[in-house]
Amino acid sequence: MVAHYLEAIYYMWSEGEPLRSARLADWLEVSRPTVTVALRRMAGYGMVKMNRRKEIELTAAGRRAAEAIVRRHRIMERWLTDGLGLDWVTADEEAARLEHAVSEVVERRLYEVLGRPTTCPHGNPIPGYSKASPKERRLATLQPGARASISRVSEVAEREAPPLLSYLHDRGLTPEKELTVTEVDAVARTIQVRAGKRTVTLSLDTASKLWVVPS
Amino acid sequence: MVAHYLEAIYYMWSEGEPLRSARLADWLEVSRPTVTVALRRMAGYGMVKMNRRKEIELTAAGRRAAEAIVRRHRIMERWLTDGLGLDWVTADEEAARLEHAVSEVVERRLYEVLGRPTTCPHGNPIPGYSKASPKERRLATLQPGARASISRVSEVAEREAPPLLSYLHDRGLTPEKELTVTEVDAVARTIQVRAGKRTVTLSLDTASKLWVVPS
DNA sequence: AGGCAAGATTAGGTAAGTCTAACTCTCGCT
DNA sequence: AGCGAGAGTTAGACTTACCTAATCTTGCCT
Repeated sequence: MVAHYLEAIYYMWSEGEPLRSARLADWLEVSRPTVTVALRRMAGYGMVKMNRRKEIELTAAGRRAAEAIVRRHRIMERWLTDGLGLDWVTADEEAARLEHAVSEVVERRLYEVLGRPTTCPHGNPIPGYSKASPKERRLATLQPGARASISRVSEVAEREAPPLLSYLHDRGLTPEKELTVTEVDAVARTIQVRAGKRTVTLSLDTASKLWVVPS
Repeated sequence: MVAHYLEAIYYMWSEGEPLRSARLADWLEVSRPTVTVALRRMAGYGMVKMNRRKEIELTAAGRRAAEAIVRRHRIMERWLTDGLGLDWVTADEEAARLEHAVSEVVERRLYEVLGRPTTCPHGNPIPGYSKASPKERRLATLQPGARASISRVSEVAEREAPPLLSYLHDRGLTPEKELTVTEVDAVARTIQVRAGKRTVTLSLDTASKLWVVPS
């Protein structure tokens, strides 16, 4: 499904890494030949193009289509959590199916009824209604003593480790939360932060999935 | 798609007519060989069976699956009209897509949040939560002078003539409404009813899509 | 410069779901 | 009894979306 591929490309592209088709195959849990064929088809539809280094790029039309899907995903997530009271993990799973069934009409009405939210429950911006702050950086890059507020949990985290979402949620590491880096262990590759009364230790790997705005 | 076929079979079966595959092809706007092949596949899955007169019947498993889809359709319709303020026709179209993306978890939560509705906006019962009244009959069968209250607009009407939904809605012919039959013209095959201050003339054909409970 | 590993593609296969064209089957009439 | 209409099926083809196995390409490291 074209929409599926566009969405994955959008998420991976948001991370800023160069996008090769093998990565896309891993993300979508599909064989590499399948991706090759799909990309050829999508290139025919004018949704993507590939540069000579075989890196995948969205065309303007492709970006627009991808944004529409991600926007619907994030608006649905808001509804599922705020309106229906589902937890983060379930909401993400459900939204992944619903996003493809939601039309522009429903998207617009729901957006209004929800009070024009600007981000999904994990803080990721809803395309068209807000953008990530340029001051944002990965928690893993902070030094001991640094203070910052959590801005969002990367979409990559949800894909790679769904339990991480509930882990963070349960420990109060939610968007807007203020935290202080108390310790960075370069050998064990961990980082310790204090948020409110709680102290949590994360691997640097995990901490690179958390975006913060220094304060 | 199996779900699509099950849903259509459920609706047509609800009308009480014997169900042949040519009718199903008409309903789904698909060729007859396509239906033959699909039914064979579905019989393999144990969802339907055919008697020697080639009439289609749902198995217990098929009925359960069909009811789940119809239930989701009608709950979504309620949300789309009551929650988002969409009109009947749009809500039906949107629900037709959403019903396949809704899981049991979301269905349950939404049902609670909506206050446990028993019918869709057109009055059709939500499987598992209510049943059509046994006293119900088609408006076309009433005699002049008869009084009744509208119970529901058949699902067949939505399929065959979507404009009929808005027509009825605009004229106040909505579920619960009381009406009196003022005239039946057997030659022109029309029926005239008064609902509140308004008088509306319908063809008998149309009137057979409206179910009422005599009072 | 050579070679290996990772990435990409080709080749060939499966399954669902659709089509048209051409056939057969089965009733209900006359 | 026979015929025709409508219903249903067979045959053969197409598209999308996936797979495995095998091959080709490329970039980097010694």
